[in-house]
Amino acid sequence: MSPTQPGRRRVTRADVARHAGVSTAVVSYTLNEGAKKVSDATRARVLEAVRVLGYRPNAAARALKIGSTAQLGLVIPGVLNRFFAELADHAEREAAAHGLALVVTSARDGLAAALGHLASRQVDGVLVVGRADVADLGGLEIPVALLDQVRAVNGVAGIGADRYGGARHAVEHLLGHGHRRVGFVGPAGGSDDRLRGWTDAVAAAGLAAEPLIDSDFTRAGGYEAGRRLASLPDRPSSVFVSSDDQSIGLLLALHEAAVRVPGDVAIVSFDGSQEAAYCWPPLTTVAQPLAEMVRLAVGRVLDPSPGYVELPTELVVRRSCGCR
Amino acid sequence: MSPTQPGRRRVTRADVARHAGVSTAVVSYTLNEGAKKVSDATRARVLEAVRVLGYRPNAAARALKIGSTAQLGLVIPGVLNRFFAELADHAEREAAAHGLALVVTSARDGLAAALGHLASRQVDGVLVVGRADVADLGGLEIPVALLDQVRAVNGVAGIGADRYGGARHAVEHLLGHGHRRVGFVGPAGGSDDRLRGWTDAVAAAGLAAEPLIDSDFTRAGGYEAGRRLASLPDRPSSVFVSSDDQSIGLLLALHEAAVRVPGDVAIVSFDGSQEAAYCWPPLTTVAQPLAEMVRLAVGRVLDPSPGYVELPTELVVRRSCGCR
DNA sequence: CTGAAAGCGCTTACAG
DNA sequence: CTGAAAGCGCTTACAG
Repeated sequence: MSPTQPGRRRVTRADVARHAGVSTAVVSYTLNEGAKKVSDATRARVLEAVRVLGYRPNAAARALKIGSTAQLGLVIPGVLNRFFAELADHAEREAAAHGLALVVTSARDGLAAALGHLASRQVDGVLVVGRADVADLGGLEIPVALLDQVRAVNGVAGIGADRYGGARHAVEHLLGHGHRRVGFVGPAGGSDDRLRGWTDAVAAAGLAAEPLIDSDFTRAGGYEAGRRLASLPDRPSSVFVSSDDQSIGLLLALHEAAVRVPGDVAIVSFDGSQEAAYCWPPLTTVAQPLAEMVRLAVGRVLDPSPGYVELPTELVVRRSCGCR
Repeated sequence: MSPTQPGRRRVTRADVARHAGVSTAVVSYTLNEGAKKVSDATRARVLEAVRVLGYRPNAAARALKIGSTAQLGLVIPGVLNRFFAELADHAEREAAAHGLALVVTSARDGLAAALGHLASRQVDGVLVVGRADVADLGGLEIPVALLDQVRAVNGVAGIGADRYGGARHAVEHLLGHGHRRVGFVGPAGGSDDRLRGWTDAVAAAGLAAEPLIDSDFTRAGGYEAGRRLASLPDRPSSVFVSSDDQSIGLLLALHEAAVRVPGDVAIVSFDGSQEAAYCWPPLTTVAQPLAEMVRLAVGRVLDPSPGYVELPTELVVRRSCGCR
C-alpha cells in the first residue's frame, strides 16, 4: 500500500455531484453552508459522497471565482532573528484563528518584489515586518499592515510598540539602581526612538549620553559591541541594549572577557523575546506586546483602516539589571 | 496620495491585450517566454502595456489552468523551537531558489488537517517536519517529504540525520575526556536513536547507562531536567543532551544552582542550531546538516521519489564539553 | 429546495 | 508570428 498516490486524478465537484445524484450547485450549497438551504436528506447524500470520494475543494478555482484566497502574507526579514520568529509564530496562530493560511516571504530581494509576489498570489492581505519604504507600498491592491513600525505611514495601517517610552523606562530603571553612567548599544545612525529615549533619559538625569556603542540588530553585532565594551578603559557600569538578539551576543563577549553581569556591567535589553529568559544571566528587558500587535495588525488587514497605533511596552525584570 | 488603493479593479490580461493591441494569447506567450515565439516589436508593446498598467498575473487563474501553484507547503510543530525555525528559514530560501513560495502551517490541529489544507491549496508538494503517522499521509495526491524523520516510511520520501551515530560520537567524545559517568537528558520513553546511541556507547565502554533524566524537547523541559540533575546526590560528571533547546534550559538551571559547566558537569548537545554558539558556555553539539537536508527534501518533493536518506552529522566542539 | 448556465483570469492546442 | 476559443473547478444570480 502506497500512502501517497501522485498522478491520481483529482476528484472534483462534478464527481461528487454525480455520486450523490445532485447538481454541482447543490454540492457547493451544502459545502458553503449558510448561503442556501439544502434539505437534510440531500445534504447527507452529498456529505457521504464527499467522504467516500475523499473530495477536497480546489482552492485555486474558488479563489479565482470569489477573489479571495483565505491566505495572509507575511513579509519578514528572516525567521532567524528571535523576535521575528516569535512574531511569525503569532502571525501563524492569528491567521489560523481567522481560517487563513500564512504565506511567508522573505524581503531578501526587496520589499517591492515580495509584495508583488504576494499580490500575484491574491493573498487577502499582508503583514510587513520591519522598515518599509512607502514607495514600495505603492500600486498595491491588497491591504497592508506595517508591523514593528515606528511611526505613521501615509495611508497605510501601522502597528508599533512605544520604543521611546520603553527605552526611557529601561534607562531610568538602571538610573534607579544608582548607575551614573548608562551606555547605549545599538544602531548609532538614523533616528531610532530607542536611541532618543536613552539620550533623553540620561540627559534628564543630568548625565552625559555616553558611551554610544554602534551595533546592528544581530547577535553577531552585539558580540562585536560586547568586545568593544569589555575593552573600554573607562567601562560604564551599565548599558541599555536595543534588542535581545544583540544582548545575547553581548553577553557572550562579556563572558569571554570575564566581565561580570550585572556586577561589572548591568544590562537592560529590549524586545522581550522568550530567549531573554533563558540567557545567563536572564535579561531584564522591555517587552513589546507581540501577541496584541499581531492581533491588531491582522484586524487592520482584514478590515482595512489606515492610521498608526502605538502600544505600550512593559519592563520585565530579571537578573541582568541587578535586581536579583 | 494613498499608496494602497484597495477596491481598484484588478487589471487583467485582457486589459493588457487591449492596450497593446494584441490578443490575450500573445500576452501569455510573451509573459511565459519560451513556449512560443513572439516578435520583438510585439513583445516590446506587450511589456510596455504591462508596465504602464501595472499588470500582475492572477496566480489563482494560472494555478487553476495548469494545476500548479508554485507553492511549497511546510508543516512544522512550531517556529519557536530554534531548530525548526532554522529549518523553516532554510526551507524558505530553498523554495525561493526554485521560484516557489512557502506556505507555513502548524501541525497544531493534527497532521492530517494540516496536510488536507495544503492539498486543498494545491501546493506542489509539502515538507513535513517531525514525527509523522503514516495513516495521516494516506490519500494525498501531492508529493510529501518527511524531514527530520528517523527512518523509512513506506512509499514516502524521508530525509534524516544519523542520530544514532551522532549520539554515539557525542558520548564517545565525553568518554574521551575521561568521564566515567555520562548521563542522558531527553525523552526516556520511545525508541529515540539518540537514546540508543548513548546506551550503546556507554555500554561499549563497560559503563552503566545512567542516569537517564527524562525531558521533552523544549527549553522548559531542559530546565526541569537541569534542576533534577543539579540536585542529584551523586551527580554524573557529564551528560549528553538530545537537543539544543533542552540544553539551553538545562544551562539556566545549572547556573541558578551554581553548578559549573564544564567543570562540574560537561555537556555535549544535539542539533547544531546557531543558538548553541551563543550560550554560556557555548555548546559542543552534534550538528545536523540542515541546509543539505532541506535541499534534498525539496528535491524529493519536486521530483518525487520515495525512500529514506540518512545524512551524517558532525561534532562541533566548543566549551561545554571541556575542550577549551 | 434544486438545476442550468455564466463567468472568474488564465493557458494552450489548433488553425491561419 | 498571431488569434479565436475551449476549458481548468469553482460560485452564484436566476429561474423553476
